[in-house]
Amino acid sequence: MRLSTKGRYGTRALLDLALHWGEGLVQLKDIARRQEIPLPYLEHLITPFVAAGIIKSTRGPQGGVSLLKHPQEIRLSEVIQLLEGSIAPVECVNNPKSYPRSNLCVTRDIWSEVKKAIDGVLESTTLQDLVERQTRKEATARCKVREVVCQLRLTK
Amino acid sequence: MRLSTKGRYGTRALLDLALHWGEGLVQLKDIARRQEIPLPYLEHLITPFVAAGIIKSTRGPQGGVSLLKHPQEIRLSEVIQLLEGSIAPVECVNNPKSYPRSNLCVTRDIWSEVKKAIDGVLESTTLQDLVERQTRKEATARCKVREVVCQLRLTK
DNA sequence: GCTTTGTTGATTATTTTGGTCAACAAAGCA
DNA sequence: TGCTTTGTTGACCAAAATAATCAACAAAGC
Repeated sequence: MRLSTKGRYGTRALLDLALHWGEGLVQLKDIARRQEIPLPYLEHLITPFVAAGIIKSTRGPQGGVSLLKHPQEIRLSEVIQLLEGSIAPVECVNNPKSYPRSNLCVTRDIWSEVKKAIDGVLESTTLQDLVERQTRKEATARCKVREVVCQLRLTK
Repeated sequence: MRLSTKGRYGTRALLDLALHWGEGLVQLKDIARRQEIPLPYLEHLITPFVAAGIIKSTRGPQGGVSLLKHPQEIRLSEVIQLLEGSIAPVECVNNPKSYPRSNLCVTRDIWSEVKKAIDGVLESTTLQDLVERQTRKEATARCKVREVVCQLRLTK
């Protein structure tokens, strides 16, 4: 049940773009550097988002990519779907007709429930949610003076 | 996020054993035939359950395997754990210390929530639950006479 | 001791993963 | 115009995981 690097890298790349929302174009090489993703690999990760109209790209000097939709409008379910395809744990959950015994198969029902549980989390989380969490985490780590235990330890 | 055949076959094999609970030993070749699992492969799938004390095995003529615990006592989470290891979508969710930046990583938090959602389903489902669902499904398919639409079509 | 069953470890083919590389296309600037 | 900078595309490849298979072995029962 592991997510491949495609899913992990891709999500980080989209989060990086969301963090730069409103700042114009962001270059792939900068995303690659910040998120520690090989640039030639990142290029392939971006493709499906451009095709899906979620990312706009511009070539040439000072070119780059940026989100076409507000981070609030981009659900994680959509991101993972584009990167990894369906998150269904088994194929027959996507395509019941391909599996003639599916109407008697109880294990299939369970995998279907697992899929719904995963969907529940991914559907209800947007890139904007991630941005806000990140901002909150960074604020906490910045060591507020009046706190007894200095949070700066976190940045070590 | 796909389950491998290990997880699917193994779950079916355990369900098969649960369906024969109380009937003594079941031979691997019968499980293999009913569940359409290659016998030499099934042998390897059974091993971890024997090691974990969930299955008892006896060699020799009329030997076979059987559950050591009541199907009610065997959770799907345990089954999948033994077959596939942790269901965490990313490694850093299992082992936060291995990933020094985890306390700032918001994507990790989301994968952790996904893991919890999956766990929720698998922890709350036992083999006995699957047995009961199966029984109920078969009863429905057996075409109750007073029903207008004959459910026998399902068995085609 | 022979047969039937499960156990174990080695081996293998195929597929998926995780990239890399090179040729290309468009945009901007001298 | 031609050069540089960026993204695009498709071919390619190595490594790892998957999904088995096979053979030698061990125990149990007749």
